[in-house]
Amino acid sequence: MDPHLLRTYVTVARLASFSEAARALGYTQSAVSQHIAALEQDLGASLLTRRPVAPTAAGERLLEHAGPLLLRLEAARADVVRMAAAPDRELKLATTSTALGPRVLAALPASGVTLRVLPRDEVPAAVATGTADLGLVDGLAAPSDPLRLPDVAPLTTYGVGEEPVCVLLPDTHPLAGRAGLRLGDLADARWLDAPDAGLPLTHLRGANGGHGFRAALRYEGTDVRALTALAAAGHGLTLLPRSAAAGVPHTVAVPLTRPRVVHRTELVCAGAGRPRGAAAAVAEALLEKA
Amino acid sequence: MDPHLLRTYVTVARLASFSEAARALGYTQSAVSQHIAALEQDLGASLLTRRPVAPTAAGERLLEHAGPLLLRLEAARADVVRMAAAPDRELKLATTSTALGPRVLAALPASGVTLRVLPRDEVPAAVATGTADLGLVDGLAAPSDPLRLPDVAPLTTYGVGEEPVCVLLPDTHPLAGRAGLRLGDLADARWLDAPDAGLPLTHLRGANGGHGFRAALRYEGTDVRALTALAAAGHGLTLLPRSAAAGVPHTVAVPLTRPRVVHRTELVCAGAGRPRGAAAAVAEALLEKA
DNA sequence: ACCTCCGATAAGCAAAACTGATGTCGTGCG
DNA sequence: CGCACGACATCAGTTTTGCTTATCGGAGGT
Repeated sequence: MDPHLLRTYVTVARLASFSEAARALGYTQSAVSQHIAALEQDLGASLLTRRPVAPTAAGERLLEHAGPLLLRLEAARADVVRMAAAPDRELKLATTSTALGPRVLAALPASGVTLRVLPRDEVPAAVATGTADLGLVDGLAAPSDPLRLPDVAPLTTYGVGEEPVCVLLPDTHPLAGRAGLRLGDLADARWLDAPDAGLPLTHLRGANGGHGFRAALRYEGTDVRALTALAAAGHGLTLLPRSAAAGVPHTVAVPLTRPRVVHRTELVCAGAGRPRGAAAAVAEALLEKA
Repeated sequence: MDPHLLRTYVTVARLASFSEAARALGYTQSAVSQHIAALEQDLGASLLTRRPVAPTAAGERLLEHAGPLLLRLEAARADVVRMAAAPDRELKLATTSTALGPRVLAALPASGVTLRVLPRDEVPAAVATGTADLGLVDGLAAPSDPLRLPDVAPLTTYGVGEEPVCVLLPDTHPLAGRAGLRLGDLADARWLDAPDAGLPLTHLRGANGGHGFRAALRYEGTDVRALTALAAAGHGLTLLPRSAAAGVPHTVAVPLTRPRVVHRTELVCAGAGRPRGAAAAVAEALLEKA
């Protein structure tokens, strides 16, 4: 189970072609064929159907393992290399779009920061692999409960703030006048599904026993402004932290009263303990306000 | 970062000797030396001090990654191989000692089961690597909240039951007459630390903000009877699910009223979806009672 | 039926990996 | 003080692995 073989396997599965995968990886088609054969022999199971090239049941299973595995491997390498390398002056910060609240913005230094907005589950991966020095993730949680993050590698998280959660309604909406809303009452409403920008709909559905919260419109992207515009135009409801939901034209932000959840933002650092170098100062600034 | 190199690295670190590691792995000392050199060159950092052989800071970091990494690798292999192999008749069940409550016992078939009691975090690993077909883990959680398990591999968990949590007190204890107890009132009491048998003390300390819950006596082992005997003899308090705490001679089991946590038991299955073969029937029996 | 595309297979070659022998350095003991 | 031994590093030689080029075989389209 050489990682190289694993890597070729996933690219073959992704591209559904031996020759394409060979081109993508800089191998010959022959090498790729041998890689797959070696894997199949090693595991004693057929992994791919040929013509058309598609993963078998066992192959599907292997795919589920391979991604995290390769990610962890890269994370391990990055983490050790980072220890040896000199602490950086520049800081790369990976964040989800809605985690970028006023508190975070206030804590950023005047210069020397590169900011990158990523989908929710790519932030931990970016920190782990060293693509970013620090990460910010947000999500829904019970008050003072930690967020549930995919553990791609040994990461440390610190809470940097909690905010009420609001439902963003167009101001013409029948419920716009309410002082507070229960989530259960909104299960059958039209919702926006914006896995990378807002708060993921799947969480809500899970909290509701797997029912309701059907997506009326799906937005793929990380731009909160696009999301609020869609909500304002009546394409569906969305959940946002209060700071992001307040003051959007033609909308009303109504706090969520039940269940008792908050929008929580967490700082993600690589490895154990506080970060070093330029990251340390920013982390410090974020945490002292918490 | 060949897994082979990683494997030799962890054994060298564990045995604190190149030659010993060579013997353990069936290599020559020369090969081991070259392995370590290759790793250090690849990562561009020194990983071990020689004479005495001990991990450097970077090496420590690598060790943290290497364990889970190799575990996941083994899990991936086991999982795929399991798909190909015929479903087993015999069932191997891994469990924590306190997860083995009356409900679980009632669901077990009359024959064909091998039961193995393991420390808490080794159960998911056993299921992932195929050492066990099914696992049972327990722990403290908010009512109807899932347990937080180390994700060694894609595992599926199902809740199989929740019970009140009790403090086990010797019947001579001043608080023995109480109808209920708050955890906060017990922070400064003498506690038993039994990470593998009872419910881990570290969880309690975490819930209490990192303070209190100092261990008076530490018990290493998985035998609940030993634990209750220690508690009865006044060596310290311990937390147990009600069914395990009830009826222990010379003790009183007082329910925990604050915080509102329950003892939750979960079934751990490998991969996605329900298990197959002999495991399916047992899983079915456990889940229908839930 | 033929051509074409794609994956499997065979042979050859270069690089990697392991072994055995030897070198070097620290340590403990005479 | 020096000598011998234990432990890791290094070197040279051989085996093994892994990749490439070349060729084969079958499925699908024309």
